[in-house]
Amino acid sequence: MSENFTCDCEVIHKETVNAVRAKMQSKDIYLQLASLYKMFGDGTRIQILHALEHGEMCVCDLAVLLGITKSAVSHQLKALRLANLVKFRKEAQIVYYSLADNHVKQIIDMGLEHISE
Amino acid sequence: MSENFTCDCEVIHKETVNAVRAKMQSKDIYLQLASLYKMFGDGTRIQILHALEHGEMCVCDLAVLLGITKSAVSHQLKALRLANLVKFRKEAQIVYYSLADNHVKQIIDMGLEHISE
DNA sequence: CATATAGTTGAACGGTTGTTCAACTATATG
DNA sequence: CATATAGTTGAACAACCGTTCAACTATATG
Repeated sequence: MSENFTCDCEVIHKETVNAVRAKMQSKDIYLQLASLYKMFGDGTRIQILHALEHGEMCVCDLAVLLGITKSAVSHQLKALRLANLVKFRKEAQIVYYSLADNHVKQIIDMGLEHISE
Repeated sequence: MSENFTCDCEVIHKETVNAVRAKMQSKDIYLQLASLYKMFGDGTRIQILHALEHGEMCVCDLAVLLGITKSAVSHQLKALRLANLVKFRKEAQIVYYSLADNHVKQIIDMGLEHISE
């Protein structure tokens, strides 16, 4: 992830490299993309996201559904909140979480389609 | 990720939990999904995948393009191979890598769309 | 057959990450 | 106001992960 263009070998296909380089995004964009997909790259988080596709749920519901502690769920929900993938509303002492937008569903569905081949 | 259904709290919305549980996939499916997205969850790997969208490249080309060692590229390509996201062909001592199918492009494009909002 | 280059591999290292635990806040209720 | 429940938080720990390094294989060339 360094900014220089040297490495431990000669350039083999200079034109290919230059052509592709012209079409690449900035390093920052790739880091943002990686951060986004990192959220889907954990069994617990992707279960939470898929569960929330079917309606809003509170932390306890998710803990029961996944068979893990409230604390573990809360930590992962915080990560998902920071990534803008879930939103929440508070009603008395209960916090209801739901998906932030329908990109989440699209991304999960695309993944399901991929692994079913 | 355990198989039991107990946790450290009472069930608050039993009907919601049961309804969502009926729509959930198996644990194994979520682990497969997570493994897939883990491949996109690293800055180097997603750069490799995005680069290969624009044509096949050899290990040296990718190393020059990203400014990292052949070894680092090769290790990541191995992970991408095991995940069936890239394929390769060998010509003399040069190995050309390319995307295994167009799901990769679809997934990256969806991510780019998401972060541009 | 010696040398150079493309690529792979495994071990090692440090940095990251997910869960647990205990302590905490906030709200409701008797 | 004491107690119970929902949820959050930070520290700690173990497991995982990405890069580097050195050694290796394979192919081409003089």
